[in-house]
Amino acid sequence: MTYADFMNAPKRRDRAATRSALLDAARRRFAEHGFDGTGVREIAADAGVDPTLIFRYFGSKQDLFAEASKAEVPEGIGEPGTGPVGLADALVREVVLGTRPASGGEHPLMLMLRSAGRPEVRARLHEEVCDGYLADLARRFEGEDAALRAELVGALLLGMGVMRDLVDSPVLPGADPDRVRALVADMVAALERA
Amino acid sequence: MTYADFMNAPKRRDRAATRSALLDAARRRFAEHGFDGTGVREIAADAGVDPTLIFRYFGSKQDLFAEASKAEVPEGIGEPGTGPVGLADALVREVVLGTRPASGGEHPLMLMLRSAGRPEVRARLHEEVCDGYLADLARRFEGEDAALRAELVGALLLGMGVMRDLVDSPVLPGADPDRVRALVADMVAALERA
DNA sequence: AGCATAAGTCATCACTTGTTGACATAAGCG
DNA sequence: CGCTTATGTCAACAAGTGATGACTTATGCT
Repeated sequence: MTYADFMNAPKRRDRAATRSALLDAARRRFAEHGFDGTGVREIAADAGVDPTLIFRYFGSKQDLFAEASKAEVPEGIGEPGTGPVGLADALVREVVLGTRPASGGEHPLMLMLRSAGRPEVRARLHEEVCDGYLADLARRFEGEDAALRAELVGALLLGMGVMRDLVDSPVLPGADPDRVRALVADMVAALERA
Repeated sequence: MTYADFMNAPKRRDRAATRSALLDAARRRFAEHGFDGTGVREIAADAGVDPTLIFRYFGSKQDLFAEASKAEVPEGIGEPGTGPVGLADALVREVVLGTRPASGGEHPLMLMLRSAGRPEVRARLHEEVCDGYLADLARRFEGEDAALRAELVGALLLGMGVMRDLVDSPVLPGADPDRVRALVADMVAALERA
């Protein structure tokens, strides 16, 4: 079989493989250019398949986005025993410093932030952040305004992600991870004392 | 003149007025739906003028966005004498707690965040945040990693804006502004000691 | 009043978008 | 093999996009 034969040879038909190729390509494209900046034809081209398969396998571009931006939620990150400092540290490692090759190197939350112009995306963002992360954080604070203090910790973490992925500030990627964690711990600890 | 006459009467032609009507409508639309979610026809309809005037007065939709999201930079906010805590407090009041009727109630930075899918927008975001706010903050920190600590303060502030405008968390708007400022001050102060 | 120019209007283009349905072909089983 | 079904291909549509250029009409000056 010549090289030309190899190139022109029809690809093997494999539902699962094409589906996940599509999903991977979508994650990368959506993460980099956002929902509106990404066309179905581009996603399909990246995946090396026909654009119409998106609709066969996912229903619509929106449904594809929904599945691509679904977080495989770690569920119960940071031991329940630890205080807010411990949880914040775990989240820093996961959301901010963590690198995830699947989604083009970004956490699903950050992926959604690039498409925050769309109401449905903001709705999902609200749900995951408020009902998930913030509620978990608030539980570790004691006293009057636990919710407010949890909000500030959440803001700090989210803001770090925004700095890295949207503002593209070189500081965080260039910093010593342990130093970053230590400083964040100090800030959260200050909140615990307040 | 009857009511019908009044309604059908041609509007007065006033370049400055239509231009600023267009600009206001654009700010509101862009702030709420982002760049891609907003059409020139919608902006024009809100302003009550013809869509093509956008191109006559601004050149293109992008140029309109650029002008609509331009921050009337306060330049030298927070006395140069004050430390990071003072500057952070001033920024909290301006960016996070401040309400600006012109842009649909949001700071230009937040307006840009809803269009963060677009590279040019991220470029402007990068410029304004890094060269403006972060540089200013870093100057008030002493010691080794002033840039990193400035980054964390910036992240906290930006994150608060994201929480309010993108995640739509009810906590910050519902909280006592003075309490919020006090907690933020504590967090920044912790950074100063570190 | 009459005229020059600025301001606003209209029809329309060129293009992209998500999406659909009819068609072709490979895979797998009897 | 021969048939069925799952998988992939193709052409095209309907709607919406930003943008342009020719046209009309109000405005303000002389």
